[in-house]
Amino acid sequence: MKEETRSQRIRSASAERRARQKAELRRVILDAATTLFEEHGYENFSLRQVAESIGYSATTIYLHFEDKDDLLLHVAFEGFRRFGEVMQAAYDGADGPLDRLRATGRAYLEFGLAHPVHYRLMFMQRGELLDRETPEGYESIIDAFAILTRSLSEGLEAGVIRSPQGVDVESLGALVWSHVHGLVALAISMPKVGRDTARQLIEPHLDILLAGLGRGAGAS
Amino acid sequence: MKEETRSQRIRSASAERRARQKAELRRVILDAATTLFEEHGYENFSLRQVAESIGYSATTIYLHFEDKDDLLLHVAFEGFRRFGEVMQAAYDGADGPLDRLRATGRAYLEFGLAHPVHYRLMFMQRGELLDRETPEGYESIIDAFAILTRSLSEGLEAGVIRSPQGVDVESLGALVWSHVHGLVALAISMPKVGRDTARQLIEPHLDILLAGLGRGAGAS
DNA sequence: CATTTTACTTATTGGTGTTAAGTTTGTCAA
DNA sequence: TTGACAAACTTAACACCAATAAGTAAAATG
Repeated sequence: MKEETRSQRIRSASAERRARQKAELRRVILDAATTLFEEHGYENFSLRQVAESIGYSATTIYLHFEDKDDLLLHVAFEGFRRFGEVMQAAYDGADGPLDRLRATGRAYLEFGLAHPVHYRLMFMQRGELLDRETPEGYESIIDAFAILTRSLSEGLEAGVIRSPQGVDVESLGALVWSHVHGLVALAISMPKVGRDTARQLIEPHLDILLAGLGRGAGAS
Repeated sequence: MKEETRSQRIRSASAERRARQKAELRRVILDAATTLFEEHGYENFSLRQVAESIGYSATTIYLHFEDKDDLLLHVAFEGFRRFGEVMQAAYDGADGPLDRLRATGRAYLEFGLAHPVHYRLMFMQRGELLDRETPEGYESIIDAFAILTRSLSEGLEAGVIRSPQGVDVESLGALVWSHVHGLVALAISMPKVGRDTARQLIEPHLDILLAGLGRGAGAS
């Protein structure tokens, strides 16, 4: 009995340890991938490099991730997690819906400018990756988007912003999102626009957006 | 003398023919590349495929283009040319600065939705390609952008739009550009947004933009 | 102690861009 | 007309890449 119990304990502890080690290696791979991805960018990112940097053969990665896209998806999740934190901080640091929209807008731009490689992966390069499965990683995306829609809902409720006719809150979120996304996307993609121009334009940009939302759009 | 002249004529005609044939092959390569690029997208586009599709070996391409990026650059130029035509048509089909901005905005969206692969290459994927050299292909880009700034200048002159403080016409162009670019970019990159949402949002989007420009932006 | 499972590696396949080294074909002067 | 030369094009090769299959050594299990 006693022996039986002990061996059982050992067995389960051993299984636990192996699971932990497996999860650890997965983390090591993901961290190395994230670093190398940011360093070399999407185009020059390879599984072989990741494997070499952590002292494993390339095929080992396939024991922890389905394929390259799956690994990239989780690199993107890492980005979404950080992104969510930044947005939440911006939200918390401001008062009232309008200021919150403004603050999150600024934070959004700065995140994009500070992490262009990640930003591209998350929002520009492989959007279809996000349709793969729906694991726990999606929470961060939903959270980040929820911060935006929360500000909008608060603004609608308080009456300080008005949605154009026939546009629900979710679409309104997409509208606001697209506004600042355009600026970020151009800044990190088109050298002619660039970071300085984006920083110069963000305030007028937000002015226009908030003014447009404030008055409601009846034209046309 | 007569023989001398004839041989000279033959010689120059021959050289001309060779130059023409060379240019023709270059065109054939470029057309095949453009087609295959649109079919397979950036990621699955290869020189070997292009070569195979026109019955040449892959290395022949290097006799007419510096490298893959150079070929892609000229594929992008093809896109810019078409894009410029579409924009010009939209401009010509409308009267007055405001309607022209609106018309070009709509046309811009529809171009992006109709040619997402090209749009990505031109405005999202490899903007640094445009910094390579400055051949004749740039005219189309400049032209397309000029259509936008022309409408803006006309609007400023007529007093129907006002630029935010400290924003010159060129930056104002970038601002307007970024507005509609954001919508297009999200539509073709993020499945959650999608074409339908973009088409639904474009009018409110333009309303907000034009309303914001119309009143001037004094708020901070 | 034997068997099976786990973690990992090596080998291989079929693809990529790019360069170097041929080969054929047309041009041109003697 | 012929021999040198250049242009157009191909084959071979290199160094990568993602991905799969087959193999190996150690650990876990009964």
